[in-house]
Amino acid sequence: MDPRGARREPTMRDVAALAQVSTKTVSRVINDLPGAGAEVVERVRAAARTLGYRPNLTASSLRRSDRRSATIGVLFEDLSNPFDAALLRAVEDRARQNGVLVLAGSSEDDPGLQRELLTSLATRRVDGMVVMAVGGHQDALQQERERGTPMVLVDRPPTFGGTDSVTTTNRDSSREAVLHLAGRGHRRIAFLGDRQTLWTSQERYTGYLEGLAHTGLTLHEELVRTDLHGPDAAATAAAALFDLDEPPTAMFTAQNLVTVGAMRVLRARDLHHRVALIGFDDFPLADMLEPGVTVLRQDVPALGRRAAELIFARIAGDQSPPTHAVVPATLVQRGSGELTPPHDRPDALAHRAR
Amino acid sequence: MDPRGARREPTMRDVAALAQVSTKTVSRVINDLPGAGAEVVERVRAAARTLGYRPNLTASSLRRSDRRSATIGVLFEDLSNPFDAALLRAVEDRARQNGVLVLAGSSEDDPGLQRELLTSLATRRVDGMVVMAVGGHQDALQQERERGTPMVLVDRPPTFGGTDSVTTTNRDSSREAVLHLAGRGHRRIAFLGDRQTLWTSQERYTGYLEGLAHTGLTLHEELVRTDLHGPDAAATAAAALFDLDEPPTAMFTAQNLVTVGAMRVLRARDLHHRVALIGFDDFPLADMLEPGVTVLRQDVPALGRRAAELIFARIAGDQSPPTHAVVPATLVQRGSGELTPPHDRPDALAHRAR
DNA sequence: TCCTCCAACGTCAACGTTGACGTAACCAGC
DNA sequence: GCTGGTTACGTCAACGTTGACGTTGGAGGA
Repeated sequence: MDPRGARREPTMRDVAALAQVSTKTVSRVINDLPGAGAEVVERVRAAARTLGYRPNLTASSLRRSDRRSATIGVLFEDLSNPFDAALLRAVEDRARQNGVLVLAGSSEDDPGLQRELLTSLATRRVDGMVVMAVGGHQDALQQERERGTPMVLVDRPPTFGGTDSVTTTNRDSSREAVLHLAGRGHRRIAFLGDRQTLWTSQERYTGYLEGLAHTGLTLHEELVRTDLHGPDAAATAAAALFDLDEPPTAMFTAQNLVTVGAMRVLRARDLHHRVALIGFDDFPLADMLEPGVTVLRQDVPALGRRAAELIFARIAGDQSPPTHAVVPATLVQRGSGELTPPHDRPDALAHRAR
Repeated sequence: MDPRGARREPTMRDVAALAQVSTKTVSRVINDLPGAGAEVVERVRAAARTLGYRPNLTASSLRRSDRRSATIGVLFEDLSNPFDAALLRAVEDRARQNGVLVLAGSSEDDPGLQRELLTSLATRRVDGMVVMAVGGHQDALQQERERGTPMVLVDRPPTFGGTDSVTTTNRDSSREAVLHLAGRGHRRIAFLGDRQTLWTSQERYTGYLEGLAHTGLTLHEELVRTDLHGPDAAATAAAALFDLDEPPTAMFTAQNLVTVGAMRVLRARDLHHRVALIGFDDFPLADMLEPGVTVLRQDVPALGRRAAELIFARIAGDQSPPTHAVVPATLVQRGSGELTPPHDRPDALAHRAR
């Protein structure tokens, strides 16, 4: 296509030469600054057009006083996870309104990778970062923050001070889910959660406990399974639950992939119309399953928008004390969470006969 | 947190001063170039560590001869679409192996937005771009390409020459789907497709036609609905199909959101166990629906990996003729595509009685 | 008329880094 | 001793752009 190899991008100097002005004047025209006559402006614009000149933001941000790269970093756990993807999109939309582009990376919940990506972003002098912190290891984040990099944590709050965050009502919503199940008569409500190092997992578990406590239910430790990362671990754990002498009549699955794993087991054992299920995080087509899956739906666009707004405020120089925004999740009833326990149903006798 | 406001990032000069060497020597140490004695290397490393020095890639790439920013641009239609998200993740993984970060953007299938994002990327001097071209309008892409920017198109091939692409077996797989349905006895097979300006839509439609032709089926134009963007449009179109005097007994939905819209209608009319369905694009939980949804599954990780490999080869200077890689899709049978038409089933009489 | 002021330019240096090139010291070999 | 080569540095300028600060010419006022 281009036999001469990489063509040199035209620079201000080229434009200046063609328009017969100084580079400074070109700079003024390109940046719409005053100090250039109408005729010169036209001449420079024409020259830029014919040369196909496009400013070099890299050089510009190096020289400018504000040092802005018009780029922010987004560091999530896994960009292919629908939750992360939706969040990224929300941040991106808000960023675009500010003429800012997004450098995106997946930390895979790996502290080493997170640190590496963090320095990669820093090296590119991003104006700020929106980060989903890796569970338990926020040292690298704190160091970055202490260097003065504007930062907002999403989904999980900082374990250190002085940094904004946007999270969901993890605890309250989890409690609500348990109350919802208890209200349908369930006494044996299982908890299946992701890694305990994750703040969200801890919060959701605490909410579960609060829910039990509020309704006077006793905690059966054999009904609690944590540190389930991914659908397979969740499926194994769920299967074990139903091998118990007294299996649960309801489940609260505290993360979307965990919900998926649990559902597979329910289906495999034909329990999906008998055992109640509420999952944290909505997922596509949850309404089209049978029964529809009752979930706590996070307002992902709101989370992303809020995070973006916070980071841009900080970038703009906002020095106010750190904000910890909390976005409410909603209980979406679709059927699975409204199933009643066996003793309320015709087939209850068989179950109690044990 | 930092009352002094934005702290100045330490530069090579700071490190040089502390280590009592020249900046050039610092540069050598930082870049692991020869020409620095063991003792000096240690001194510089120590100075860099105590100052928390991190090189400024922006300045470096400005000055370097190769001009690499170690950043590529990824321009997809909608980063929150699971397909796009999975693709981004695959590209990102490959990029990370090369120490390259990804600037990501959503074009929303809008030519204006695509052009805008394209210049945004160019302005940041990315080393290359992986682009899902907006339907029908590739002028901006071609111009960018002609400037010499390395570029790979994914999902949709270029309408202009000299540019690599990675696509799926859209046509062949679509034909396969139709043959699969026809093989189950279906004669009235509907086609529901996305915007006709999209190359993938056209290809899938052509595959549909080929499938009909191969089995001697006649094309019923009232069974073809195109330009369905999003689930709602698809649902409306699907509903109209079932209001026909002779509704289809099978549907081929040529895009994932279209499949979702069609499924909603099937469910609403309780037809999901009667009307066969094959969708292009797999989606999460397709196996957990009843019946499971038969789909043509694209090998998204392979698509992304291939695209990344191509772009990095070009960036590295590969001058060979353009490659048009085609990654095969697989027919995944889950039930919905294996349903037989009414006259093969007990309830056929009622249907034929019309 | 002269001075002031402002608009419309230009000049210069610097942002942080590295390529090109210079130089001093040292060693091997004759 | 001198040459030639190598190693370990340093100096200088430049990448593309913009902030700080000149310079020029003409309009306007006293």
